[in-house]
Amino acid sequence: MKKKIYVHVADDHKIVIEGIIAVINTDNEIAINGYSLTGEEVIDFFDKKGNRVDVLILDITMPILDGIEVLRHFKENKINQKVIILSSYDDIKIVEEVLKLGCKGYITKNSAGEHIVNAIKAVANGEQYFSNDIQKSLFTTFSGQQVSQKGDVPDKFLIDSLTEREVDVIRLIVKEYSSQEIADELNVSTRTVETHRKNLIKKLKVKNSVGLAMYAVKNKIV
Amino acid sequence: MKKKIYVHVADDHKIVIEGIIAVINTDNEIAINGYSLTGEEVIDFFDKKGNRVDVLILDITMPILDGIEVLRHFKENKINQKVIILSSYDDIKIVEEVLKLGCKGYITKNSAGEHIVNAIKAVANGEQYFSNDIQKSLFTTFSGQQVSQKGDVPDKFLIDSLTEREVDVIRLIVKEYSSQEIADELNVSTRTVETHRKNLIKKLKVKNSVGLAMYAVKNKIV
DNA sequence: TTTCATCTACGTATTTATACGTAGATGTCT
DNA sequence: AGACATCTACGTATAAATACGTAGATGAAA
Repeated sequence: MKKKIYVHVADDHKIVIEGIIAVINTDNEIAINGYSLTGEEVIDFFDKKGNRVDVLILDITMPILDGIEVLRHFKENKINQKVIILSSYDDIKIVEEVLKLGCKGYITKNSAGEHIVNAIKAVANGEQYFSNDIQKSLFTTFSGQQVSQKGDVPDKFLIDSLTEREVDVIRLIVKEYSSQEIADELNVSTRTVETHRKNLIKKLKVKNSVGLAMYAVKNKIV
Repeated sequence: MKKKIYVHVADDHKIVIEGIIAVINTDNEIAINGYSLTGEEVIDFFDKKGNRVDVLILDITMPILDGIEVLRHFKENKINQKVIILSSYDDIKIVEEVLKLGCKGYITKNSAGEHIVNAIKAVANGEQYFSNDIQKSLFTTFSGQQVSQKGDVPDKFLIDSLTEREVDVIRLIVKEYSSQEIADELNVSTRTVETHRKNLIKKLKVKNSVGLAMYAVKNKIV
């Protein structure tokens, strides 16, 4: 008999975890090793306790530490663990980010259960796996404009590239402050705020302040 | 043997549906009648096709028509169907709203599977059922505790007051369109768009377009 | 020491957004 | 018939944001 594939599931919704476990149990090559409800628990499990499994199923949205931060922790601490992201988002920016952080698969919560099983087997086998919708997004991204991902591109993601001050500004933009109000709040001139705003729009590749706000909430800068 | 309790599940995430089905199947008093992936499918099932089940498990967040709109449709068309809301939100305003719309139970996705089973049985039996966290929220609200909103009148659900056209506009604002671009898209003049924008800002009590976008995403207008 | 990123600020010009307002056309409900 | 909401559009005016720039001060890093 084949060796079992061991899986750990991290999601803040118990129901989702139970669903995944139910789905996984339909396949007798795969077994559940444990689960976590927060990013903190995940790190505790893998880092402090030194556990490893064949595949970690990781949700993006979790309290305390989200999935991206978990991946970042893994990377920084050179914890070698195959990860499949299971997320509600099909935002290409998030996909790109987690890919750079070394995750091996990405499936959306819209996927049918069998896709999860397939994803687990593929990743456990050293391959990569992406949902159809994600593949489409990736395709349009990589075919449209070149995202140059050869060699060692400095793995600075957009969000990381923001300076402290820029984060200050974007936070206040989200709170519906005008440049004038932001200037008063930060004790700088409106010109400065406008410069920051301008640079933010360029950096984050959005069209206007609404785009900044949307980016900020999507990426939990707020 | 007791009569089976028939349940219909509506959620846009297949995994969640599979999870619920798996949980429900652990109890042999309850059976699945069918499931829906959008609010439209739900209405199709109950209204057009005239089906009824003992309990409908209904997610709030769904494309095309969300759970609240489904409840509203039920109420307006006098469709008598017991509903349990299954939601990620523990926002008390949403809870109050769905209660007014006649839903009989509310459980959060954090709940363990057994709670769903209990909720289904309670509601099928004519009772109400709420998750612990929801009960707490309701308690603090109704026990006179002011909800930290500096004594505001509990503003009706602003979102209801939006006209179709206003929703069109706010959706495009979220997509970072300018008034000009929105005008082109909707085939009206920029003046009209600006009027809608102005009215939206007033109606939703926000300060600017960023506020509109934030409101839209928070309240899932998008 | 030099280089570099960052924060800061200003110049000029144009485009958008916001704040007041009015008002006709249309359809719906009573 | 009348009341009403909605969608549409315009007038005038100011405030704010965006698009191009440049550039000094500062502190950290190479």
